[in-house]
Amino acid sequence: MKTAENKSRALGLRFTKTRRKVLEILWQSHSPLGAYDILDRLQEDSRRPAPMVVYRALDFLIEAGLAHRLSSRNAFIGCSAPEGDHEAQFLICNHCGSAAEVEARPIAKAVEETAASAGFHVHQRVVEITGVCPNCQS
Amino acid sequence: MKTAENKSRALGLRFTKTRRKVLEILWQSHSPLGAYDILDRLQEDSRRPAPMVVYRALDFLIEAGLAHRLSSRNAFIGCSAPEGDHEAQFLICNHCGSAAEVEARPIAKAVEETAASAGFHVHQRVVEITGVCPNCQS
DNA sequence: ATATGTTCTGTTATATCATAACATTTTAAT
DNA sequence: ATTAAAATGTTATGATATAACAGAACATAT
Ligand SMILES: [Zn+2]
Ligand SMILES: [Zn+2]
Ligand SMILES: [Zn+2]
Ligand SMILES: [Zn+2]
Repeated sequence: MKTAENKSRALGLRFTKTRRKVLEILWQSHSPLGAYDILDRLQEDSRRPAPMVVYRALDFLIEAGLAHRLSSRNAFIGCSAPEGDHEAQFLICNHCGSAAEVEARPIAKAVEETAASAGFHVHQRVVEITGVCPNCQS
Repeated sequence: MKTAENKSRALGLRFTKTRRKVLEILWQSHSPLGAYDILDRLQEDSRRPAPMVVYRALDFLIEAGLAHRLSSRNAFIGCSAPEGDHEAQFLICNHCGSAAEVEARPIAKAVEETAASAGFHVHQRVVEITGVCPNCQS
């Protein structure tokens, strides 16, 4: 949470109450949450905010590298290693819904090299692997 | 298109008019299309079908390996190498909207190894790289 | 302290993407 | 002809995401 404040300040932005609360909700969840799930949990504190409120907070958190979007699920997850920059990939379990954030250098490297050899200038990388996690294989 | 008929038959399914038309639309487009874009183009032939029609056709085409979904765009694209099985990745240009399907063995390999070392049993892989394509860099 | 520009919030409305459910038709095999 | 599976048609609804604009909170510069 200290990291969050620092990263916000580094961007010249503020780590406000809503943003903090959304990040807490993401970090407390064991699996990715949809924007409207987050809304539901915000509601417990106050009157249910409009969707914009959550989407704006999420935009900020993602921008600051404090959360990630899982495109294949239309869901969001708190970053598990927010210190410093990183290029994360996700292992998403179809059975229990959990999503493990990994930082696999070989994947990142292969992606860079593939893009480079195609003359493609990379902005963002989406690497989401779905399947069954170790816990759910018994 | 011959490939499409064969793959359909191999699944014990039919390559019907709507499915064929949707695949034609995808293959004719130079960039990924949203489901409702496809609907718009179907309309030119007949009365505008309900969204279900397109989603059902897309489900079929994806199942048969004739088209792919781009999760990060909520869009769909015709497969550029539908013969045989393959594990594709995408280079999606933020400038012109084009999406190049590549089959990069090193990425596929790194993904397999990462999953294996995490004890994760893979079902699907989503690898979508966004940025600027060679054509748009001048 | 106050004027100023920027960031952030509140709110209403709307756009976009996707599926549920059920009745009907087509097809292929017996 | 009968039957079961596959495919379609249709209506309605659910789920996800953004536009647009007014106002409040905050920083900082005079
Ligand atoms: Zn992260
Ligand atoms: Zn699991
Ligand atoms: Zn393909
Ligand atoms: Zn381009």
